[in-house]
Amino acid sequence: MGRQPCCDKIGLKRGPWTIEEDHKLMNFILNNGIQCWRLVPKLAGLMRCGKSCRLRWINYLRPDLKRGALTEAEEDMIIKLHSQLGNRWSKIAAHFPGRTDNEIKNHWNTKIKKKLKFLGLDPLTHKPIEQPDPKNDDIKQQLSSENEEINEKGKLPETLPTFDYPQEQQNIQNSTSSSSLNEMTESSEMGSSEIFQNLGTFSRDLYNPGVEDPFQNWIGSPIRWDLFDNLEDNFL
DNA sequence: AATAGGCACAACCGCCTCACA
DNA sequence: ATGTGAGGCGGTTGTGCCTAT
Repeated sequence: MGRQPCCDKIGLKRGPWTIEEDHKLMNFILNNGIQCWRLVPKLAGLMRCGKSCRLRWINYLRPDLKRGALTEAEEDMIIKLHSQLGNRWSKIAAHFPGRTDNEIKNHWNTKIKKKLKFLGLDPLTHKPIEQPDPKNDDIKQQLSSENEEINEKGKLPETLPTFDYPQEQQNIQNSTSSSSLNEMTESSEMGSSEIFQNLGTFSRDLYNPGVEDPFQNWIGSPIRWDLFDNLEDNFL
């Protein structure tokens, strides 16, 4: 009756994967393919649970993964898809061959979310955060102090806090009625992705000015990428 | 040079769905 | 029809790196 449990969690290793573990998992999958994740760690000689192996393969070892930072076009697409799909990261990731749901989720939580908030947009609804609502005072205050901080560092133009919204968005910003605000927002075709397109490169790297491409860090990682060179051939 | 704080991302946890016995 | 496990998914956390002080 039923099936055996995925793992008993006794004596299983946790935490970051070592290069040796990566090699074991990779070699096993290359030679045997993936039939049952539960059996993978046992057969590959790993003290990990099947779930952990699956995650490691999908998010890090898969040969078809696209390495490096997300491009501007990808970021815009993520915003657009998120406005349609919500937090369905796997669905969103399906539109980006070589990208993982985890990667996109992390990018959203660390970069895009902040940008939307900075623009006065709710990351959940992609609609403007209601201005007169006292509940948002702490958020506004936080955003305001962030703006001041950025300006103090001299990395942004003085006009930054008053973003030049398209006319429809300006009307929304100027409205003091929350109901009319909602009406206008709902009737507007303008979503956060469009706003970003109008933004051009202005907000790009707003929170990362001058930061070098994270891909550089990847290159410097201890993983021997040359081991991946023949992976595709092995799959054929 | 030391250290505190922030950030990015890998990995884990818990829940859900679906397939199987 | 029902119980159970595998796989998948999204939320959250832990940790290492970087930067500022």
